[in-house]
Amino acid sequence: MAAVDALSPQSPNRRRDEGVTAELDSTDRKILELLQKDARLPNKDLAERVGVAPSTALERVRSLRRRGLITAFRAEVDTQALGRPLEALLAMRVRPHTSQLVEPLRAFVLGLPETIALFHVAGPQDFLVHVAVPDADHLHRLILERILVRQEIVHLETTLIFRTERRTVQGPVS
Amino acid sequence: MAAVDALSPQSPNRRRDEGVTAELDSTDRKILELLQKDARLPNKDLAERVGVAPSTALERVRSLRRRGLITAFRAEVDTQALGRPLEALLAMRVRPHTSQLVEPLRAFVLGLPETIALFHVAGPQDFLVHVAVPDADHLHRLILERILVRQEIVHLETTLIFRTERRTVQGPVS
DNA sequence: ATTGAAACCGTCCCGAG
DNA sequence: CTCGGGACGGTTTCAAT
Repeated sequence: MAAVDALSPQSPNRRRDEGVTAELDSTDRKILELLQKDARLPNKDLAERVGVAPSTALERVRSLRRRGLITAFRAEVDTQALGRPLEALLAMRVRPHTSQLVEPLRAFVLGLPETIALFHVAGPQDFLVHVAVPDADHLHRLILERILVRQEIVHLETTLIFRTERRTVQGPVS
Repeated sequence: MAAVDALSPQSPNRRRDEGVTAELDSTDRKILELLQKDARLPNKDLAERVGVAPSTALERVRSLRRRGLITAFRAEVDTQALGRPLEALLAMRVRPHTSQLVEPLRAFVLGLPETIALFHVAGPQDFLVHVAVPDADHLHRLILERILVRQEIVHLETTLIFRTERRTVQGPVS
């Protein structure tokens, strides 16, 4: 087994505590990188690839979860293989923009089986809804018959998505 | 390395035009649901919760991977805990919209450490880039000093994200 | 905080229904 | 396709450093 790399020494002066944000050494960063690529990577392999003992790797992962850096382990499903090859973004404006109207709408949108994600945004649009549907006709009916019937939505713009690409998240950017 | 599994023969010669869409029975759907919530759910527990034997559950999951319904198991990291609490969507128009310009730009955007996701969209905007940054100043500099210096980007609109919410993907929508 | 070793337990292959 | 048994191997705990 290889000797442990030179760990970055803890800075003598700790910065202001940024909430749950903790300092990540290079081992933590490698673990995050690897588990983002494969959440089911056996702990033994993980340990080997980051250069620590299995028990240490186990504790590191637990610590990352406790500190909130890892929020979940999830299986990624392909909406195309699921029979919903068409994706779109629905940008909607809600008026009046009060929480009494926004909150029920948020719950409604998240309750739609077509919804993949919901962005609460600033700007002329208030909501951005990411949906996946079987075809254009389904999208059309979804918008007209289930979304636009809600009177609090005063404007809606549909943007078709050709492709979605995701990146693994790196550590704090420079 | 847990890359894509080896090719496997298509066991049942069912309908040919259903694309990769396979028929999902209720067991498959339950498995997808549970593994989206927790990719590390032990196979034994998974089997118990869907009501089959562990060996059966194992084969179901493998089949779901082979058929492309499950594309990956990933750890989800919290960008806020990572020190990048500010998210934004950058909508950019690229002109001329040729693949000779688009492809390098796509590679560039995906290479940025700030990038979380990239949407290739239809409409007046061509790209939608989801980024996470430490603060507004970082975002400002990212846009001015690294993105807008590229001459093929003729327009850019920034939308701040207050909150992102994701849903687990259900089976084929009715 | 990290480690090695041991006990535990889930995974996974296989033969059968 | 499903199931149970059993060998294998990984996970997890713990005392020590």
